[in-house]
Amino acid sequence: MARTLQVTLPDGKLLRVPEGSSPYDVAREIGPGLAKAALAAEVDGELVDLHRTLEGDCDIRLLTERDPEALELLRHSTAHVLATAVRKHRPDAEIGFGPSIEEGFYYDFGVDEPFTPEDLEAFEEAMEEVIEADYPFERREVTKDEARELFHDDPLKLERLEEFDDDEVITVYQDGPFLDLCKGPHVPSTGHLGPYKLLSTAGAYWRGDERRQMLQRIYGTAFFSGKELRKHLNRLEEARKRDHRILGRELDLYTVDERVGSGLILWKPAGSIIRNEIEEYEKELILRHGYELVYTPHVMSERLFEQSGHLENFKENMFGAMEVEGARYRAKPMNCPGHICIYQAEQRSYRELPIRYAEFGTVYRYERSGVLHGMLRVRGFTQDDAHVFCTEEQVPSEIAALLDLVDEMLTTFGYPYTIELATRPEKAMGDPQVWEHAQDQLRGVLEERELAYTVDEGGGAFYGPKLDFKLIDAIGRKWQGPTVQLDFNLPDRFDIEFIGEDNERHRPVMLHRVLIGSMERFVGGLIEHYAGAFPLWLAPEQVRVLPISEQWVPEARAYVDQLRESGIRAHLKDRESLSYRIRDAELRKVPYMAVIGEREAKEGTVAVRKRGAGKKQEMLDRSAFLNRVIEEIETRAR
RNA sequence: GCUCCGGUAGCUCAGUGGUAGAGCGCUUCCUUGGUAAGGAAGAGGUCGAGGGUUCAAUUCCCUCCCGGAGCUCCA
Repeated sequence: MARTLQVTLPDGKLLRVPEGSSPYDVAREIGPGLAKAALAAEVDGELVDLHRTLEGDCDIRLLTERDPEALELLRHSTAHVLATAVRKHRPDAEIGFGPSIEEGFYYDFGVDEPFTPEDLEAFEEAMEEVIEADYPFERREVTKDEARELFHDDPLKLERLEEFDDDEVITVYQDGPFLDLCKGPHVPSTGHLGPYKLLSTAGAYWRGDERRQMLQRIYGTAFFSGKELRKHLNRLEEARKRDHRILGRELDLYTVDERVGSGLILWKPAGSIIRNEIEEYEKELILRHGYELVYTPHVMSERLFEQSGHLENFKENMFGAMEVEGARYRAKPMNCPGHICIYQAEQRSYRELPIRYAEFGTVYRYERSGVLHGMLRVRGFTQDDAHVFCTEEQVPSEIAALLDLVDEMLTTFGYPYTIELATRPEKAMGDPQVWEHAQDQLRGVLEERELAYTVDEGGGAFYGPKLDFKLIDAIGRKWQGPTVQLDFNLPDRFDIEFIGEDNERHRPVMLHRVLIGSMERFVGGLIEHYAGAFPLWLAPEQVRVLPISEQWVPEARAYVDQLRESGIRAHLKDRESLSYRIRDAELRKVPYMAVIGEREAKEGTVAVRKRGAGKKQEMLDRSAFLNRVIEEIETRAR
C-alpha cells in the first residue's frame, strides 16, 4: 500500500494524501471548486507552485484570487508572458529582471532599439497568443553549470547566476518558448492570467546602477478581473486629473520661467494667497506652542558650512560658491547653522531651555535636472523649519508637544497619517548607548500616547534617530510629512553649551523638525489632495458675486465691498451671461457664488450656490451669508 | 546626469521642404441675461535657441536650452 502524507489545513483540519501528491491534489481532495480556483500554495510558510510535489508532512494553505500574495504571483507571471512576447518580436533582447511591484509589474530588456508605443501594442497581441496557448509554467531545478549552459546567450542572467552560492538551489521556469532564471512560484499556466495592460516604457539602469548599461523597461499592470483593472486605470486617470502642474496652471497658482531657471517656482497671486494662509496659520499655531520666530540670510559664508560639515557631507547638493571681496559665500542648503549662530549669540542658562527657533527659511539645493518635478521637486524651497535646544530630560516632553502640533496641523488639512521610527544606521556617529537611550525616549513617548507606529530599522540619519510622519491623501497616496530628528552631530561641531544648575557647562540636545516640510512640495501636494477645490479658508477667491444683469451691478458691488470689509476674498463678475459666469466660477473652483437679481434686491437677500452643488441653491439674508462665511473661514472648515 | 519622447498663438492642439491653422482665452461691438459656454468682428506667432544641408528650413541633420515618462537621489 502506498505511503501517505499528513497535511494540516489552515483551519487545523488534517488530511491524508498519497506520497507524491501536490497542493493541487490536496485542493482536489477538498473540493473541485477549490481545485479550479487554486493558483499556488503556501507550504510550511513557503510559497510554491500548485503542482510542486510535496516533500513530506506539512502545513498547507491554498492560494486563490482572494489572497493578496496571489496578485503578486499573477503579476510576476504576467511579466514572464510579456518577456515571452518581447522575445518573439525581438529575439535578441537580453532579459533583465521582471518582478511584480506595488501597482503592477515591469520587465527590463537590453535592446539596441528602444520600444515604441506601437511595439507595446504588438507585444500585447503576442501576449494574447501566449495566453491562448496555455503553456504551463514548468519549474526545474538545475545546477550552476546547467544554468550557465541554458543562459549562455543571456549575459544579464549569467551575471546574476554567478552570485548564487554553489549549494544554493537554482530554479528556472519555462513557459512555451521562454526560459527564465526565476525563483518562482508562478500561476499554473499562462492561461491563468487575468486582464492586464502595458502602460509605459522608460530607461532603467541595469541593477539600478547609473554606471551600468541602460535597459529598456516596460511597465504594466494586471488584475484578476476586468473590473479591478478598469478601477485601477480610472485611479490613474483620476491622479492625472489632479496633477498639480495642470491645476496649477489652470488655477493660476504658480509658474516657472526658463529665464529664472529650472526648479525655481514663481508664486502667482492666487498661489501666494494659499501659501500665505498656511504660513499665517502655522505661525499662529507655533507661537501658541512656545516657538520664537527668527530670520537668517539666504547667503552665508562658506566657512560656516565647513564647520557644520555640510561642505563635507552635502556638497554635491549645494549651489556653487560665490566670491565677495575674497571671501566665499554659499546659498544655504539648510537653516540649522544660522539658528545655531543665534543660539550662540549669548551665553545660555538652563533656565532658558527649551529654546525653540522657527523660520520659514528658504533654502537652495542642487538637484539633478532629471528629478525636477513641478512644485514637488525643486531647487529652491521654503521650509517651515525649527530647531529646539533643550536638555536631555526635556526631550520626551518636547517630542510629546510635537506630536500635538503634528496632529493638529494634519487634522486641519484632512490628512490621516502614519508614524515611523527610524533607528540607528550601520554608519552612525556617536555613542551607541546614547542612540539607544534616545530611541527609547522616542518610543516611550509614542507608547505612552498609545500611537501606532512602525520601526524603520537602520533608517535614521547618521547623526540621529528620527520620527517620520507619512500623509495619506484623498486618493490614498502616501506623502512624506513632518519629521522630527535628533541631532548628535551639530551640537558637538559647534560646541553648543548652556550653563547648568551646577554652574557647569553642558551640551544641549538639538532637535530639527519640519511640519509641512517644504512650502512648495506641501502646496503641490495639497493641490492634488483637494483636486484644486480648496477649502474656504485657503481658497484664493472665496466668494464670487454675480449680478443677474447690469441693473444690479451697483447693488452687487456694494455687497462685494461689504464682504471685503470683513476680510473675505470676494470678487464681482458682471460681463458675460449668467450661465457663462456660473460655469467659469465652477471651473475656477470658487467655493461660493452669490447671485443678486431682482428678487434678491427686493428682499435684501442673496442666492447662494455652493461649488459642486449644481442647481441646489439657498436664499439667504445677506448678513447671514456673510456671517456663515466668516464662521467657516475662522474654523478652517474642510 | 542617463535612456526614450516632446517643444507651433496666453492655454490645448492640427499642419507643411516654397516663411502657418483650429478651439478656448484676450480686445471691441451687439445682446441685459435667473444657475455649467448668447452673437459678431478683431488683435495675437522671429513655429524653443544657435549652427549646418538646400535655390529655399517651422519642416531634414547637429549642438544647446526647456518640458515629460522613468532610473538614481530627495523636503
